[in-house]
Amino acid sequence: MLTQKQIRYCLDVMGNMFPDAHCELNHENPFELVIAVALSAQCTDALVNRVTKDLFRKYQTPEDYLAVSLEELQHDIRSIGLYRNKAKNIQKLCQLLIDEYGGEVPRDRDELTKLPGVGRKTANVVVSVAFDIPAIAVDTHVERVSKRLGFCRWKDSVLEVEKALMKKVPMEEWGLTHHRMIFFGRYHCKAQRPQCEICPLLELCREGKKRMKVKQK
DNA sequence: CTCCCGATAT
DNA sequence: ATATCAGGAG
Repeated sequence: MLTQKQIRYCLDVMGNMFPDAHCELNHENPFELVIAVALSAQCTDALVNRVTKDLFRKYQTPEDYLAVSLEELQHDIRSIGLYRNKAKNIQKLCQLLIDEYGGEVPRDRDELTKLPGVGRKTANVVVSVAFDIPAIAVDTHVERVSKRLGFCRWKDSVLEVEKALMKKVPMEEWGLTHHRMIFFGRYHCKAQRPQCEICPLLELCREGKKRMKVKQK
């Protein structure tokens, strides 16, 4: 486990590597962001953007998604994985937004989590990106980077990773930290071929040093 | 824990 | 051929 000071150093380095880290899911309002993040489960954001380009032209309000059949919505997002569940969730979610929230996206993490297809990670993205409320969404990248670098324990659950990060990073930096870790994980500390050879954090990365040793043989 | 699931990189 | 992708629900 790294010290708080070492973690701070790592996050600064990530910030220098990716000074423009931001949300890469295209959206123009909170509603579009909810749809985009719900679609993004187990799927690259590049693919989500490709689908939402036409999707957001055709559907602008919760009512729009409910005006078509489930089959039609499935067809409109069929190039995305898990499209049957996602189409069903989107229609239920839209109905709930109309019935319980006046057609608006709630500005509260726990209320968002009540929406079908919206779990803790998705809700954290929405409050953080759309409403600028401090949160750290732990996705596959944040979890992988946290564990490789030693921001948390290897066996930590996703929720435990989130708690560890919230404890060790000042609240006003949660949003920025989240995006820096995403970019670092997506473009540098990748799942399949991490760039340990050129990594500025190799010296204090337990996983990186282990990997470099194995490569020597 | 399993299932959902197409697109892409390796 | 297999692993992975801004996960969530049962």
